[in-house]
Amino acid sequence: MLHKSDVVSTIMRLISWNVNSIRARMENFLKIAKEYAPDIFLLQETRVEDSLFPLEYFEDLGYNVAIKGQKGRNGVAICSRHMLEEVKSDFCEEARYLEAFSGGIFIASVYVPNGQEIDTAPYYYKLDFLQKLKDKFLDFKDEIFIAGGDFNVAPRAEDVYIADYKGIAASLRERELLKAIREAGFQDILEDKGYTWWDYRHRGFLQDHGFRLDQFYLSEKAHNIFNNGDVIRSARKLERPSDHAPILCELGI
DNA sequence: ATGGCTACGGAGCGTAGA
Repeated sequence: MLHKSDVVSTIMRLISWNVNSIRARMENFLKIAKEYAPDIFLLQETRVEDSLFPLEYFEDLGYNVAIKGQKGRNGVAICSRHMLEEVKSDFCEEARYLEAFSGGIFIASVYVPNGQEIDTAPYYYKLDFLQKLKDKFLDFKDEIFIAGGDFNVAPRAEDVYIADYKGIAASLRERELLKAIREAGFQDILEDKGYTWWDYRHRGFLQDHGFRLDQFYLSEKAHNIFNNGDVIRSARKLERPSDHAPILCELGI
């Protein structure tokens, strides 16, 4: 067991990943877990009810797991090598948000609704979700807090492969709400790391036709110890990939 | 390329994803 006095510095590594079905992605998940061995995984779109979640794989890898799933769609999880405390999932009814305290930091796994089409009911649900999410993050403003997930919004024009695209995930109202989260003091650390999602259709990945939909938002205290971050594009090249790449965040503790 | 893929549920093809 390492003690803080034994080492000059320690790295805490987090990966957030929209897996698009944890059961369909188990083989890829094990590869990423082995290659990167993160302390914490934040997962989205596990697409499985809790009783069918493949817990044993995670426990074999030494992770404690908190899940909020539902049948067939949505579903979020937090996996940590540290104890999971203060687990809460009551932010919304659907399985789209899970928070915990683990390894000395607060973390949240977030799966923002897709919104389907601008000015539809699902779109307004998405806008409402993003609005409420900022208020939720503000509860952690003075903590070491990291929210990772699929925010389903490309924050800026350069986060979409089509320069003038203004459709779903890139509309002004969606972008303004994400901007409000940044302006509330939560930094989007992977702005210059490229796309995180490529459509299965039209062979989007081969042409690098992507969107940057997955993000980490760090409170000021988290950003002060932020060390390094990236998009793990190689995961999109595996057999039977998720349409999202995992994203990585490292803290120097 | 508003059909073109992938996964789900449930046993056909409709729904969702973004």
